[in-house]
Amino acid sequence: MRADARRNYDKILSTARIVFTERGTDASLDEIARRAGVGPGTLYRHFPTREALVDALMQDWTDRVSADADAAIATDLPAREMLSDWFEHFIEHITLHRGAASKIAAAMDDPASPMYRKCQVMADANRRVIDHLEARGELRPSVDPVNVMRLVSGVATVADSSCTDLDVTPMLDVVVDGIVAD
Amino acid sequence: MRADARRNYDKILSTARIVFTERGTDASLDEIARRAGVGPGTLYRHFPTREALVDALMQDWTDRVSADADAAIATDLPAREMLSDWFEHFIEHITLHRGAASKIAAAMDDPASPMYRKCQVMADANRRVIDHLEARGELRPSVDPVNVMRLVSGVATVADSSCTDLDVTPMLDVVVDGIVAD
DNA sequence: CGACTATACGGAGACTGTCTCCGCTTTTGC
DNA sequence: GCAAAAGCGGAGACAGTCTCCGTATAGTCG
Repeated sequence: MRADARRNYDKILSTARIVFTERGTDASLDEIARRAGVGPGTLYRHFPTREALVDALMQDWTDRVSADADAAIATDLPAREMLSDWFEHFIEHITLHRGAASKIAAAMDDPASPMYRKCQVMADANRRVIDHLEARGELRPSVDPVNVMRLVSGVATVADSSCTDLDVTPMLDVVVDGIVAD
Repeated sequence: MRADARRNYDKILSTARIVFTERGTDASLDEIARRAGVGPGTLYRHFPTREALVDALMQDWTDRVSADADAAIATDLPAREMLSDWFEHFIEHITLHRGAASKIAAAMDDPASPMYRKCQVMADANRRVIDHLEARGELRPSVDPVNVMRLVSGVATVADSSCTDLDVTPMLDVVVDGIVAD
């Protein structure tokens, strides 16, 4: 990749991070291009679709989410606490940009989405937590990690799309109660 | 209201029902106007926003959802079965048009939304089911109906936005396990 | 029935956002 | 330096939203 291309790529990405935070993931792509000081053509060459751009921004998240999962496991807390911690961290990350949570929830079951791979990484992180607790015998029989992932993404989506600053804890409590052993 | 206005209003509504079913709730409003045989101005006079149009279509649903709740209560089934039935029916209704579930989830906590009232009716229906089971002592202590509603809407949103035809049952099972008494 | 008025219609067009195409510029390798 | 390759950017086609206002029509009253 040519040096100027690399520069523009990075500039677009850092601008997108700002604009998506300000206006959510539905912000105008032309505006991002303008504020990054490049033409729309340049933006679309680097990121053919909005999803591709969101996907590129997600790289940071997936790393952090993965780390959070391992950190949660390392705490060695009881199942309830560990899950609550993990779920809350996960939601915090995927709602960083308004509208991102629903895109992630949709991409999770869509292998054609550019975000699919990243979703897999996050799903893996979740699986590690679930498997760990399963091994400790603290979960109900036949808890499906993928399913849990979908459910928690749903909670994130609701919280994200609500105009009020919704507390996710009560919803997560229900989910946690639904998967830990009695 | 003038007779021709009434005619157009109804025509727009029935056309919207078709187009929203075909293309989801993001379909072009001008297309709905065109297919209804009216000018865009006429559509926007009757329904100033997309939400207002979706809201008008929702009238049928709220009635049916309300009836479903009462029907579920009348079955007198055990808590798990009753809740599963009710949740599945509810989701079936609010995912009638692609994109509707997320709009409803968002409107649920937004008194400014034109759909807010309808959401209240559905939330009331849910509250009746929960309260009934609570009275029978089959639920965990302090189950919040509003919270349950949000959670189930989240499940609906995930199912609706997934490109695959996702089965909601496993997710609902977790929710049900999370609210019924051990 | 004909005239009058309030009501409603509809479509042109302003505006915004998406996305492409292609003539021009910059970088890179030699 | 020079040529080729790589990349730029902005004009503009296209689609959707929404408004404004000249025109048409339903309802009303003498």
